[in-house]
Amino acid sequence: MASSKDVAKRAGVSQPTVSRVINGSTNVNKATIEKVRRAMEELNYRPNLIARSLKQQKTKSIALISGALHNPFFVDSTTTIVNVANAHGYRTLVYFEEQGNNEAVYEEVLKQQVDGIVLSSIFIDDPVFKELEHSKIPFVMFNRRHQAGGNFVEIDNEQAGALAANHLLELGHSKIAWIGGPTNCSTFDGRLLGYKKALGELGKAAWIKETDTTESDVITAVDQLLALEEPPTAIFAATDAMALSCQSYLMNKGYRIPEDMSICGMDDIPMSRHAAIQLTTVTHEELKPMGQFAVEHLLHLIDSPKEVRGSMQVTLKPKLIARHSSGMKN
Amino acid sequence: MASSKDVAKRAGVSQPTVSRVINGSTNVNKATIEKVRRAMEELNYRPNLIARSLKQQKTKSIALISGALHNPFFVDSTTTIVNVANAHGYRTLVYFEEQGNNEAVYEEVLKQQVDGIVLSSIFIDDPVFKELEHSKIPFVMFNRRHQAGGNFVEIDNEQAGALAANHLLELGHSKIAWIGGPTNCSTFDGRLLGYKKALGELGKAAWIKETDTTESDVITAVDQLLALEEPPTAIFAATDAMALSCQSYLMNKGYRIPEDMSICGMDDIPMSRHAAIQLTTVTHEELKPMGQFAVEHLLHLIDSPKEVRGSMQVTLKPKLIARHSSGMKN
DNA sequence: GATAAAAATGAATACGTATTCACGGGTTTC
DNA sequence: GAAACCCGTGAATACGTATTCATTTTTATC
Repeated sequence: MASSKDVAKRAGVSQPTVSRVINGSTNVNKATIEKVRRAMEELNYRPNLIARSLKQQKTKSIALISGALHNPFFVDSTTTIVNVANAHGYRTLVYFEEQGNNEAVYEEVLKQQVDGIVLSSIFIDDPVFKELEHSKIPFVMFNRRHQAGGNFVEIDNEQAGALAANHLLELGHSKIAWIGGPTNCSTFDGRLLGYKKALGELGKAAWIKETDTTESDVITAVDQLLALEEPPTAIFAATDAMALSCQSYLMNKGYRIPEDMSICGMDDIPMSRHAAIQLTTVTHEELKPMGQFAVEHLLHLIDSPKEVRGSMQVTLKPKLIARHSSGMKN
Repeated sequence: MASSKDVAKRAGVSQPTVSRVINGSTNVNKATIEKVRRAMEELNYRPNLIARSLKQQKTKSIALISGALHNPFFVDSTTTIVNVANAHGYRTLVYFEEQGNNEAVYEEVLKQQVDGIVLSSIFIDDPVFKELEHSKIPFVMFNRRHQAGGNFVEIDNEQAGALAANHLLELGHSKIAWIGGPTNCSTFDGRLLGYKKALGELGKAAWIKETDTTESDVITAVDQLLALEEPPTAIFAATDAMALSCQSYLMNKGYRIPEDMSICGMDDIPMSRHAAIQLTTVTHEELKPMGQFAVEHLLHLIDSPKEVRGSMQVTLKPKLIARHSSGMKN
């Protein structure tokens, strides 16, 4: 691969002059620019971003540590974040949460010298928070938050959980199950809390199922619920992805949705709108996607001098979208 | 951030020695290793991968240029590729195809000094093929292929199209529509060709709808089909994503699937198995995911000396999965 | 037309690492 | 006991770029 030195030689100038042409420095003669441009084309020259990053001590790249894509929620956020970052001249290194091996992921990211980090996969008491703060790399959390605060954008999960539970209560259900993920995630913790508060005395421990969010684990939970003496007549699944697993499994077993079981999810993933799915769900008011909030603030942090970096703590208001998967108790 | 020089100073050794410890060189005294390790921990040292990449002239990273994730097919392949690469010590820079702006994406990727490229978004006569060959960076295509060959893994699209068409024919349909994407992609081109061959005289131009694969465009196509004097009784959508759009739109209009319209997709995305969806589809025989083929061969290419780099041209055999969305013509 | 100011350029350097080479001290070999 | 060898280490260097500084050339000012 041709280097700027090769270009310089061919154009009959010095390497710094080539560098100036590349970066659009003003103080360079028009004729020289032309010579250099020609040489660059002839050699099919492309600037080496690795070398530039080393010299400038910044990589113009951010890391995204996302939840696994089998949850469509993270599909949309990943797309948004990559595209917004791109539009601002930043590239995105995409990493996926690895069950129980997140430590290695963070370690890897820190070696990459990224200019900032967006993460969706932090636990409420994750020790990585301190490490990240110590590293001085700006970072923004979205969807999930950490107990210590920091920069984050989330939905009001407690309110969301209450919204879902109240919706089902209003439909006449009194036996309402909660199926979610590990409660060391702020999302699941909040959604469960809101559910409990809304149900009050009606909430029973047996109807609360904490899973690892995989389809098989969700199915196991559903089976356990159906085997109860008092099986629930409605399910609040803490994500649409889990709600879809419930829905499919129940339908395969001959249950009708919502006649035999009402289902409410959360996230409003695109699939929930499909005519054959029609999933009742909770999402946030449409300002802009959470991922966009997060990456825009991150880029803002990166561009600000360290001393004046403001913080961002956004908690979006949830709203319920009632569709066909939830109905009156009969 | 602490550098290897800082570590060296603290440990009372030279920088090269630190480097040797990092990379597990054999010829270094045990006591020295210990000193260095301690210094690294005390300084919270992390090797700078940018500098390493510059020195070694390889980045241990690959680029993935993928179709947009709103098509679930690319969700699975992206996950697979990132994970496999990771397991082999390579990180993945994820880029998304940009309608009409792919040139810029390739340009960006080439500046990144990646060790290899996996791409799913090439056109059959894409001029970028030559550029990539000229750049000497190994690259592997999956899903779509280029007319010039190269390394690729694909499904036998022609056979797949025929499989779908024949399935619908066997169900008694004679008016079968094709809805797909631009035929300058080998996938759509092949699927259309197979469809045409299977239908023979029965295939009518009016039933063939080439879209840009977006939901709105697919819906427009469906509307046009329904408005025909002889509307089709079955649709072969060239991807499951498009098939889902058709299905949802038709159901919203009151059509019953498959009684009023049979639908067959292709890709067998996970959602197609949902009990409420039950999409008939075409996929390839289960050896391993296409993305895995691609990335494994790419890593193999990277590790091989340039002179002995073999080629890979895999065309997987398609199979039909009949589900509930296609039924007998009544 | 002399002097100051501005514009254009190159030499030297630094970013953090891995690698090559040289060197000293210890061990083996006959 | 000298030659041959291996082990452990440091000095010097290179990767490709951007930047600082000094220098030369051009333009502006009176």
